[in-house]
Amino acid sequence: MEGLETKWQQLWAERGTYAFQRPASREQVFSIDTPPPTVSGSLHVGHVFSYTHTDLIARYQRMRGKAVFYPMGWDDNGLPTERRVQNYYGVRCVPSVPYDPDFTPPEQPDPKRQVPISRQNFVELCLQLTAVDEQAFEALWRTLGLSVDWSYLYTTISPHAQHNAQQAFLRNYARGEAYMAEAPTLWDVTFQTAVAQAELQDREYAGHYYRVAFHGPDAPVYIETTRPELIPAVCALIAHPDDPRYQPLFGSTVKSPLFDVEIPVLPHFKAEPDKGAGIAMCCTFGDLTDVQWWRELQLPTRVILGRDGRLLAEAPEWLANPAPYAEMAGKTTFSAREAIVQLLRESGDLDGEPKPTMRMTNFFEKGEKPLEIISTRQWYIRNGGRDDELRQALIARGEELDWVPEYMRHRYTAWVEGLNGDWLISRQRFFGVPFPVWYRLDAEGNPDYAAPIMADEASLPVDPANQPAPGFTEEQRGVPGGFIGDPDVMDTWATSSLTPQIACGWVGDPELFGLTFPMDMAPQAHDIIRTWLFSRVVRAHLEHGLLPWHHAAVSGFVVDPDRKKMSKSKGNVIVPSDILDEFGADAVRWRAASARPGTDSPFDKLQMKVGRRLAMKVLNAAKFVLGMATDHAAPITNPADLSMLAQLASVVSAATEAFEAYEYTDAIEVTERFFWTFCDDYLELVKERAYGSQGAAEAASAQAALRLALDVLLRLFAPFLPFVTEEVWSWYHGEDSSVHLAAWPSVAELPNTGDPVLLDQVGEVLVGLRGAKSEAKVSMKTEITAATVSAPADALAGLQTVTADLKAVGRIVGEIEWREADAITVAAELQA
RNA sequence: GGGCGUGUAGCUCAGUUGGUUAGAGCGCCUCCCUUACAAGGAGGAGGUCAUCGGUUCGAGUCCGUUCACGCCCACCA
Repeated sequence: MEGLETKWQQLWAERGTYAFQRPASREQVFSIDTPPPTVSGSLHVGHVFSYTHTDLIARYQRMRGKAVFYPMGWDDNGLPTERRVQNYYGVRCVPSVPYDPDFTPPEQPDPKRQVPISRQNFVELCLQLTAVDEQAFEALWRTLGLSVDWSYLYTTISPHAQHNAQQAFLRNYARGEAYMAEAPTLWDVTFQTAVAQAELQDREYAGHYYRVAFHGPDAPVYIETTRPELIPAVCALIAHPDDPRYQPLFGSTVKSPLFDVEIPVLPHFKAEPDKGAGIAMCCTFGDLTDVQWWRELQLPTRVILGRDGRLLAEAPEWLANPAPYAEMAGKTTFSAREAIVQLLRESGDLDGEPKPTMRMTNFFEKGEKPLEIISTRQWYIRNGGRDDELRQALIARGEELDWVPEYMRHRYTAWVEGLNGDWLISRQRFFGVPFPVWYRLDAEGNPDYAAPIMADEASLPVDPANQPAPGFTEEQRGVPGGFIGDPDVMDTWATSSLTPQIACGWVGDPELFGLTFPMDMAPQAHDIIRTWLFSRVVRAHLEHGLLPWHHAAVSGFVVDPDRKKMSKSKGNVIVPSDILDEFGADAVRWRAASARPGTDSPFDKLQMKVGRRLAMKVLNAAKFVLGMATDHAAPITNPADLSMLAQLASVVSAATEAFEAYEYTDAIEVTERFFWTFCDDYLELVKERAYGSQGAAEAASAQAALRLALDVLLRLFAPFLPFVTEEVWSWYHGEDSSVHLAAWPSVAELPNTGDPVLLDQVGEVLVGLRGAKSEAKVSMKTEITAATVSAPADALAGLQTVTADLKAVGRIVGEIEWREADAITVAAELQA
């Protein structure tokens, strides 16, 4: 088995075995929207499993005669790549730094002192590093035997992908589906970028409740807050309209502690009487409820937090008493909190001691500090989050889609129903697709955001940082009366939401697009339904009025033996190349195939061994079958042969039915079960006859049946064990033949006159014969001097037709005595 | 708090529309170098089908309850 991966991946590449040949019509194509892995990360066993699942379907469809469009993509665009480049080279992007064509990164990257470099230098390093990563990824996929057509490889940062992303964006804008807005936005202070709802993660975060007095006309009003540093930003106190404790205060004002700002006390149903003090301080902005209050109660905007997560250096003008602010100015929220708590203590406005609490807070999934809410100008795409008609239309798309497994549909619906805003696609980062947008500068040099200049579709892809706006020259950049380019890039999802369009040639290849879009199948893991799956539905719905594919196939995760998610920090990650080296690709694929769609699967290295044994068994069984000179046209007449082939026919039906339902697990299960019985019982039973012990005609029947069964089995196994089946196939088919291009087996190839039950009954007799020897602890070669087989009348008749085979396999030297009974049992006397 | 899923042998999992004695592989025990295969083969032990209740002649399977676990979402003063 050694070396099969190397040999065949090379031959397949040379022969173009998996090349997509464009057929005449869409019906002849099966197209797959392969998930483009993030190349800045590393591939783990979960990837290996889920990509294998896709490949199983691809190979099955190819054998069914479909032209399979199975491209690979690399997601090399966006923040993960930036982070990796920063760490790998010890650099950071500072857009104001000029381009240095001769820049070389430091030899020893110092994470504490990252070298500031220009945006262009930074992007070049990103491209350089991703190219290296992508080679390693491709090598792994080839070793695993993915039947990808590598000539259709795409990357999400390529000019082609940028063209798609910009073109789709321009069209969204033209139809009013993309828009720019200044609005409170979830903001990561570490990366200094806006973050979308889909990228949020809840995490526990330690904090304290502080009970703080606001000064009412008669008595203090106590609120409880976990974020006292935001007191300068308070614009209202809010209680529930039905709360009798606060009803008398509605409409009046209180003064904030330390700063003496007049704060209105207002009612709103969203306030919860049993939470904290029952009255909340609303500031701009502490959390998403604040945003809702601010919007619905039309409160003033009082911003004190900068984009870097620090309090603004200048004291805000609305503070009646600005003096205490000096203690907080310019500090991080954490330090500002310490400072103000000290001040509140001194002024007597802190009631009692802070109470420790663990609270759930929104984090950027890749970030380490809690998200802030900061008002910024951003680009959005409508996704139904603020528009019920669109929301209903997208929910209907989810209903229209075929889900494997079916219940994953609910996750989609729940996510769309829970959206609370449009899709924020702009990021204040560098390595991504730029917005094809410029802004005019007025006479004072202020940008006119109300009337952006959009690029012409014919000019795509463009980079407004390097190319002037239409109708302007580069000299007019940044000068009054001139223009500036939009500084932001699109989030990765804004590009990867278009993978069907990018892969299928929406831009530049209308013929391919017509043949492959909408695609047949979208494979992905279940964690990504809310992000990638949903965003592709949004884009295809808006652009084409269609679903981007017909089937969504959802894989589970590979989890560690304790059913915990594998993660680097736990040190329980299995390196895919290690298990591929140790057990071989076929064995790993076999294990992957036994993980059902949508179901998490615990990783157990021992199970790979079983897959390896199966692959080895295929080789050995084939060696035996092909070792005999076979007359292919010989009539198959022996009842045992016909019984075996009748069983195989039902295996073919079952496996086909399973694959049609994307249930590859059932297909391998039924095939494998048959194969082991085939080897252990049938093959042993007919061995001597096949060698000629019962004459030429009987031998020919066995040999023809063996050859036919092998040929069908190889094709049934081919999607699962592509290397070993191809190896065996090559032993007796022509040089140019590939099992992977052979026709999927059909029942019509097999004789239908056999009694499938006979072989099972033979199996029971064999167990009896072997059991007798096993119990006596003697070799299977030991002769049986006298045997009695008891069986029901109908079984007896069948068994008697294979008496010669039974005698041969059991080494029965005398005659078999047949007796009628309720069940099949065997009694045997062994040679002393 | 809402939703989805899962609970069958020590482990990983099958179990069709309810129908004799609940299956497979791994692991374990015993044995066997047998001419396709010792990186193999044969045989064996091992289960109150999470709980309680209901429907039925009959329930692992259908209905309800409870418990446990996992995931998604919401909340987060």
